[in-house]
Amino acid sequence: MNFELLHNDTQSKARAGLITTDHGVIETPIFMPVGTQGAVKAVHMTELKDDIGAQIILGNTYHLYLRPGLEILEKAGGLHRFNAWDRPILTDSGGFQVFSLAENRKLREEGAEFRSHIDGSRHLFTPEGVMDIQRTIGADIIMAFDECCPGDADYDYAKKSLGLTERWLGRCISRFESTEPKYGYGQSLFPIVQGCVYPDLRRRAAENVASIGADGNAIGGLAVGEPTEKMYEMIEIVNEILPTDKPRYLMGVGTPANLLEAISRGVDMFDCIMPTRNGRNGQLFTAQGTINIRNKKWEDDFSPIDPESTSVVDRMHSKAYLHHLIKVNEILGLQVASIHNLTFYLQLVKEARQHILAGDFTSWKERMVCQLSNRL
RNA sequence: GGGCAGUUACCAGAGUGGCCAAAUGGGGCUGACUGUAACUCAGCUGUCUUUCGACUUCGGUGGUUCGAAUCCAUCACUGCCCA
Repeated sequence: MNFELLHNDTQSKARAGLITTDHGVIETPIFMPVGTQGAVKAVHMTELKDDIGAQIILGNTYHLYLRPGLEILEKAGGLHRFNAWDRPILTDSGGFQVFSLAENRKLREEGAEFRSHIDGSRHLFTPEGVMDIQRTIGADIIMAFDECCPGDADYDYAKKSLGLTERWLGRCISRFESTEPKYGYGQSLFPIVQGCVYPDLRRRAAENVASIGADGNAIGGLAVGEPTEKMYEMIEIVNEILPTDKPRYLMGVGTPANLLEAISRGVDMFDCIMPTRNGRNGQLFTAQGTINIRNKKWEDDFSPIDPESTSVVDRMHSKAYLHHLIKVNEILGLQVASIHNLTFYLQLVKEARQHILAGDFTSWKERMVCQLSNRL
């Protein structure tokens, strides 16, 4: 994997770049749709490629390990061949499940013991095991196994948690370096900066991560309950330290405004379930603000879902029709809402990139952030 | 014509003397959702009030009772069965 920095904004830390992988190039800044179980919920690969313009999608180690399981993934020849997505894939390590499934896991030095959310069976995730699983899944970018610390953790907990994440990172790197990709294309390991909302912990974590010299670096443990301003502050602190010549990935973030603010602070890559989940629950993101398409006021609004969108479905279908689909619980409603939101996210980062390259990113960003907070 | 069963909030439907403005579903309205245990979850859904609370309701009318959605009489309507 290679990262080429094309342009640095002069008024902010925003950058435009190009990541090259064996499965193709990724123009940064980029948003990566989440396909936890090897599929972006309610969206087909052809729509992701042709309509939405997704350049890379995510998968999840924890979910794919449970189902379909490693044997099937290996027989399939890796996730790309299994799900027929021939562009880059990034897999999360299961670190977020350490956080989100906290009631079903026990943390130890060795690793995290999970109880499957499916059948309650016990599984031990270790840094070494998680590297092996991600080799078998075969993602282009794989993530270190970390503890995603809650946003409201106290300093002592955050410090201990960071210690564990750092020791686990060392073990991830050892295992990663002593193993080979399985399917004939390269894989890159991204370490993750933790440290909760504490500047000294974030600095220490960023310095440790920076010293590794990985192909790219991630910032985790944000947008997990802390105030948004804290998140921005942490991004600024961490990006002062992370190398400029490698992509920076802010994990699990966020709202459209979050993306623009993080881009202006030097972040290159994002993923978030928000466009898909919120879309399925009736929230649409547009450049003018958010829409709750379930609201009665859209019942007889026959204007296009989003006349400014590049997506076919947005111009083809009216708000009234999508309102109807969502109200009557038609599967097509989930599809259209998901496609709309993902198209908006991809279009947003694409425009951000164009404005960075054109040199007017900051003024555009300010204007956009203002609009995006509207509720329509 | 005769017999039986029924009529409760937007719909379905529980409740058969006080703890009932009335269970539960559905529908409706609103909100939440940030590395996906999520086509999920939460609140509201008689009227007035921010809350406390007050008021009007359980087919109609008239009774019994300290007190009625609940008991009695009667009328209306609906369904099923027999002619």
